[in-house]
Amino acid sequence: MSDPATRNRSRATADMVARTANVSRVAVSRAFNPHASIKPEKRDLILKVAQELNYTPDMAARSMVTGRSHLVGIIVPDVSGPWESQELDAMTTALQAEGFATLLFRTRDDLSLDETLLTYMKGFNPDSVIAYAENVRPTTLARVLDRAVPIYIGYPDEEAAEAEAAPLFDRLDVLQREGIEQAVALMQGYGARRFAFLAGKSNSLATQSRERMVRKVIAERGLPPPLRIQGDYMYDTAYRETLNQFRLGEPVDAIFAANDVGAFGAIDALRTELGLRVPQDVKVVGFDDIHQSHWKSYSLTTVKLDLAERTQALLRLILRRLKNPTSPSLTETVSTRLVVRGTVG
Amino acid sequence: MSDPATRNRSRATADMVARTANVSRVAVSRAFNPHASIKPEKRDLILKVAQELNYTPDMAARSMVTGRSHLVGIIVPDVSGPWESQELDAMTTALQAEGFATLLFRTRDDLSLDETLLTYMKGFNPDSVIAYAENVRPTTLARVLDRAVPIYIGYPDEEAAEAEAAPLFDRLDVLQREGIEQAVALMQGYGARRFAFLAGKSNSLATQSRERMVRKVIAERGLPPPLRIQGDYMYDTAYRETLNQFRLGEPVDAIFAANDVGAFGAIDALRTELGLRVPQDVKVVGFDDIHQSHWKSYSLTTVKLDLAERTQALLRLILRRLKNPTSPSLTETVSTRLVVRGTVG
DNA sequence: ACGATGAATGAAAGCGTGTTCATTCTGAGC
DNA sequence: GCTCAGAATGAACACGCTTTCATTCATCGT
Repeated sequence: MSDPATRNRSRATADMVARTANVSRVAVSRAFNPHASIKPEKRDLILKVAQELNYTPDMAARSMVTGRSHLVGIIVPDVSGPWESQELDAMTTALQAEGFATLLFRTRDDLSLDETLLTYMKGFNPDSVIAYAENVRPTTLARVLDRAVPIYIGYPDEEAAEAEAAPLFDRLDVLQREGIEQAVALMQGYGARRFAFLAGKSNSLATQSRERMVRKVIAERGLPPPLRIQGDYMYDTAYRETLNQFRLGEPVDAIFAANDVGAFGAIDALRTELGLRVPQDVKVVGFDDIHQSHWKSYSLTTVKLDLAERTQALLRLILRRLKNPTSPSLTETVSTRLVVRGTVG
Repeated sequence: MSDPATRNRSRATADMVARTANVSRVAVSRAFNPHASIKPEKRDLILKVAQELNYTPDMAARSMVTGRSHLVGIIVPDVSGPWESQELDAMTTALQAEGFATLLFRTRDDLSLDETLLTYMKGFNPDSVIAYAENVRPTTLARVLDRAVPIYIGYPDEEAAEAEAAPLFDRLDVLQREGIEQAVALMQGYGARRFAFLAGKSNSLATQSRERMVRKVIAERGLPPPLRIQGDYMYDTAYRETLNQFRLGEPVDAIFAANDVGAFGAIDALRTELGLRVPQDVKVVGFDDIHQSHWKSYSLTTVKLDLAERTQALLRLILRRLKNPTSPSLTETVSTRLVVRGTVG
């Protein structure tokens, strides 16, 4: 219909549709608003003309008057990470189904979130913001984003500073205890006594929370406190540091990794370079249950964060907050559980 | 400074800043526009007041008058896929550095791109759109997005329909031949004679393009035409279908996978279930060179798509097009090359 | 057949910005 | 001390849309 030559360079506006269809511009607006009162035949005519003219309401203009941008900001430390991308995928799919578009931002590799970025994002007026405790201090989040839209993914066992800030936003709290208890119990049941915790980036709140809980559970079961291998969530570092631990430090018979990818690095170091067998010589457990964890080369036993459960909880928070902007802060809680595969016994 | 109680529910506007700083609203606008002419001390005052009031220019309003949304739409078939997420990560990082925000959309699992989605995205007025040949027919793309913003990631050896549509947008063309030639040569050099091509989703243009080139190169080298294993880019399917090929069909001594993840599935099937050795019994090559490909359990020899190269090329296209909206369609070309690891010889 | 009720309609206002454009201010040059 | 160019300033407009609000139209019960 529209060959490149005659093709209009600029978008069609409601005015053009109105003029073409011989209706008022207001009618066009109503035709696109499901709740507006307009004669059905008229709406059909308008929608038909709109389609011919390839017209779509301008979200920017619409956003200005309605106050709804239909944008949800998501701040992620590393989009390419399996866990992050898998959660991003689930959230984007769910948001899209609800009519939202995902506005994606990436933080720096050191996890620090530039305040400028937060301010910049605010300029887009997102209807909601999903931020990880990893990246941003709650006080900063509260100061910059003055609307009560952010959702903070945190951990209820955090220290005071965070607990105090809790009422400032809606939260998704992750209960780590259950999955960790199951994991430690299983490993101990198969004879593990000397544990190591393979940490993520040291300033990551997630890894800190997990480590505290792992230590607590191990202590509760009367086992010696775990050694510590400093990782950064990445495969290469986990591989190297595991090697160091066994060659230069004290070997262990169980490794609890702060994330699955780190566990893969540890497993490969043990098998490939150290000639040790997993699980016979060393038991390994990870955290997240990413798609890759069931790959046959690893078949990782891991503490699962249920993606569907998290996504639904986040969506509930967003929709409830949007429906009632002034309600006090909401909290959803998700649990964790162990998925048993082949790296323990 | 702003405790939750007194905190303003609505965002600060340029008007508020102007009144607080005792300047005109126009001055506020100029203070935030680097090229505007305004007395430096005045600008500093305004920026200071703006920061105190936590003011940021509203991108929606700004977008309406400037015609620049600072949004780049990216349409991805599966955000959670390693390759997709790694490219998304690189692009988002690069775009962010240039002042753009990523507007992320996901297509359905069958790769089909709903036209409604394209129309919806258009409503956000993205300054540019990055779409994969996988998802959208060029004619559809041209019809819906009437501004010359989309960038089409395609393959120059496609059939007429696509070539004809080429002048409609800027393109990033991927030259598959070089990497594929190197791969086939290497495998043949190590004694491979009977090839199988492990395909991706059958309606994926990438897998079709790769398969055509693989067949061509194999024929050129005087080898028998490759068998075909139908996959869908996923690990599980590759695993299962490789098993079927060896148990029910004819075994081969070399597998060329359409993507790395598929190669992993094939490798695991060969080693775990069939008791075959890689590379001694069967040689395997993948496509993409994702981070996971150098993991020791796989150490995959693969045809690399250079992420940095692609990202820079895409960015060049976007910036050039934005600088000159009416210029004829641009094309960037990226090559491929083999990364040799341990799955061939 | 007639008022009453509700649905359908269009004019006008407003959302928060950037950008003319005409005007005023500043300071250099002689 | 005066002229003149260039910088700095603010009033008004435009961007594309939704939403009041007052008005007209259709429908129904009696």
